[in-house]
Amino acid sequence: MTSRWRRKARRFGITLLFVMVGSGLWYAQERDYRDQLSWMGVPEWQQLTPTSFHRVLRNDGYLLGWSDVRVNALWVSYLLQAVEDPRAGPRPSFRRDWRTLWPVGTDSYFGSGYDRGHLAPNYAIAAVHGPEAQEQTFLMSNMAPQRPDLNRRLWQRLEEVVMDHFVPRFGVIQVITGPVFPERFLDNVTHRVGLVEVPQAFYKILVVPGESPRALAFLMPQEVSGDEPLDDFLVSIDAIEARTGLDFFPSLSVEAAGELEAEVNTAGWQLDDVAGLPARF
DNA sequence: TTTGATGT
Repeated sequence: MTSRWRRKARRFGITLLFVMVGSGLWYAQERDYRDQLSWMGVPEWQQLTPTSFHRVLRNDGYLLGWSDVRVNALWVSYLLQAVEDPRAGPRPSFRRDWRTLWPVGTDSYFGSGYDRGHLAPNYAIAAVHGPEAQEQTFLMSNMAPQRPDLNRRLWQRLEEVVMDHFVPRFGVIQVITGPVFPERFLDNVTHRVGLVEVPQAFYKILVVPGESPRALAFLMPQEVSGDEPLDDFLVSIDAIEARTGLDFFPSLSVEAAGELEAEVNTAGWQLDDVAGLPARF
């Protein structure tokens, strides 16, 4: 080998080493961030299909799994802790998120009959994680087309109960929430607001972390009156996994996952006290 | 004590 080739090989080797060390450090740091923002790992796809594939966008206060096929978040994940004086600043403006690549503008839902519904909620994120995180809940990547009666009434009641009742009672709640789409992608492929596919329903999973964690999960369709009792919409986590193709809490052992995810277990949540509280708007 | 968003 000539010395010129040796030099080239050495330069390539050094570059490769830098790339490996660099990406290793990036990965370790990214995993660290994700661990801080999620209990038992971020959701993963059960099988690699175009409709369950997503990439993780990291925000202050919450993580988001973005699907370029649905042009939707498939999940958002955030931790809520009890705070002494929960308070949110004024509502920021909606903002374009350039990381989505797809052009989803703040006016993309205009005249569609659908609200820009938050997945990671404004109030709870603001109260727990502060003003920067609050602003980031207004990124269009965190929105899904939601019928007004769901967004402003039933869903609002659920979010209020989480922040005002469950978080103070249990201290910490891990929340995973997201949209649900029809089983067959082709059935819904043109059902869109702009480029954004319109979900059929929305899920919200609540977990109290700990030695023996407890979980509660809801699945709410678009068409509701808004005054229904919240416990009409209880489902198991397994049911949501079946509908979404996602695997929630992948770091849980098989036995622990079975106990937590297979059945609806409302013990300890005192749902009767809160299921019928009225909507704010 | 305002935590939901639209359209004028």
